[in-house]
Amino acid sequence: MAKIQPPQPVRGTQSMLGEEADRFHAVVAAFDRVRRLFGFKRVEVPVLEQTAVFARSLGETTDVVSKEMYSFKDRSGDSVTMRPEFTAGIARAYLSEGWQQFAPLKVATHGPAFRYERPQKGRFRQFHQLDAEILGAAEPQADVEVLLFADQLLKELGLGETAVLKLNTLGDPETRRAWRDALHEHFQGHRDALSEESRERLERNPVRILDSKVHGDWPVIDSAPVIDDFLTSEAGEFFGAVTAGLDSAAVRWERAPRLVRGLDYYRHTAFEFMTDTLGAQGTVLAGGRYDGLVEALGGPHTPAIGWAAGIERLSMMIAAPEPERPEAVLVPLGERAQAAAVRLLADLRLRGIAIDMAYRGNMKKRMQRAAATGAGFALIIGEDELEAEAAQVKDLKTGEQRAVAFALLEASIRA
RNA sequence: GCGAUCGUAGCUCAGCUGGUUAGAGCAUCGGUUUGUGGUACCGAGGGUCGCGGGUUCAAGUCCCGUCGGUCGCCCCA
Repeated sequence: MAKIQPPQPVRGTQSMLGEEADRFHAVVAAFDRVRRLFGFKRVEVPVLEQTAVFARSLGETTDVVSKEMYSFKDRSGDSVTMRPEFTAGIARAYLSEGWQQFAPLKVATHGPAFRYERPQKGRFRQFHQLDAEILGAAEPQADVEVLLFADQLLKELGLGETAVLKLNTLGDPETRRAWRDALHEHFQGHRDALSEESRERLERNPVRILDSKVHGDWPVIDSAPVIDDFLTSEAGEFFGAVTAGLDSAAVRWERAPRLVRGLDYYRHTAFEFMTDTLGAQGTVLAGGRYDGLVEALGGPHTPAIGWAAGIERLSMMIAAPEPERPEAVLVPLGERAQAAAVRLLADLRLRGIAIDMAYRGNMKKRMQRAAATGAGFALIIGEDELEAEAAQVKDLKTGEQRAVAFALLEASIRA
């Protein structure tokens, strides 16, 4: 009979156990803690959306939409997509779920997202993001709020030094248009010096040339016009208010004049927290103001700002968290003790004690297992202990052991 | 989508220029100690050498393909 092959995981997906899972959870727990401090409401949005939600909001020509989405027709023939990011789905919910009445609305969520990419360090096909958004707020205070949230989160994760905030402004539409035209003119003039990719970007989106990683492009990029010369007074004031907010909250930041966003609906503030510890994946948290997105989905003009962070990337950067361990492990010996142990376990767990049971092997094995969990105490119960209604409680660190009446176990573990 | 590199037990790896029954450590299970762990010793189980083809008297070892991991390009979280 042919033995069947055990299935392989889908490429770019992960299963986590032990330290990896602990790290992941530590990031999510910190996020949820800080989220509450900042008053961002917990929301849940679907993994599946109509394909149009992402196609319209991200732009049909972006890499994400044109070649990285997990899209398929469901059984009724509708084209649906597994979210490649959170913002579009939240914007959709803002429109379709009546969330507009709560504007300005501060929301946060986390979960899996999907992109069909070549996996590598810090890059997966199913990856997980933290996400924070403020919808319906045009004020620079919202930008500051969202940035302070990100900054405090990273500090609580112990990444205050390793992740650096790079900040830029893309100005308002008027600014952007003028700057874009100037860039086009500049790059057109140096066309021959540009790489092939950059020449392709020239007509479609000259702003993106600033992103180029081709070293040969850099001299031309360095001499390109800077946005500051094109900022309208409103846009300049807006950016000034954001940086002033950051400064008064003592958040360290660096101006990154070449930091841009490809999509047209981005306005004003754009930022990334960067690191050099993750190889090619330097961005650990990124976001910006997307005042044009809700309109692109057919809604009313709605200023908004938000960010997303990669949970896996943060997990890889933080110090290893303390592993979870039970407070005690029950070691029953013999059938009668086994039966009594189940009752004791249930009782202690109801009282909030984290306790496990070692039920396999001889006593030596059971003690080994108890010690291996990292528990503080082993509670030994055999025939003698049943008679006396008192367990032998062994402190696994000091090796000291004494009899403790069943009724007093909780107190002795807590002590 | 492109490039590089790797793929031997559950895990980490060793197997020299192709040559008899493929090894180690850790882990697992059992024992020395049938009621006491974190040490030591003894023993056991566990491998289609990723998969498929080819070269050869002979392939884990060479060649081709394929799948997967890793790293980079691209893109991004």
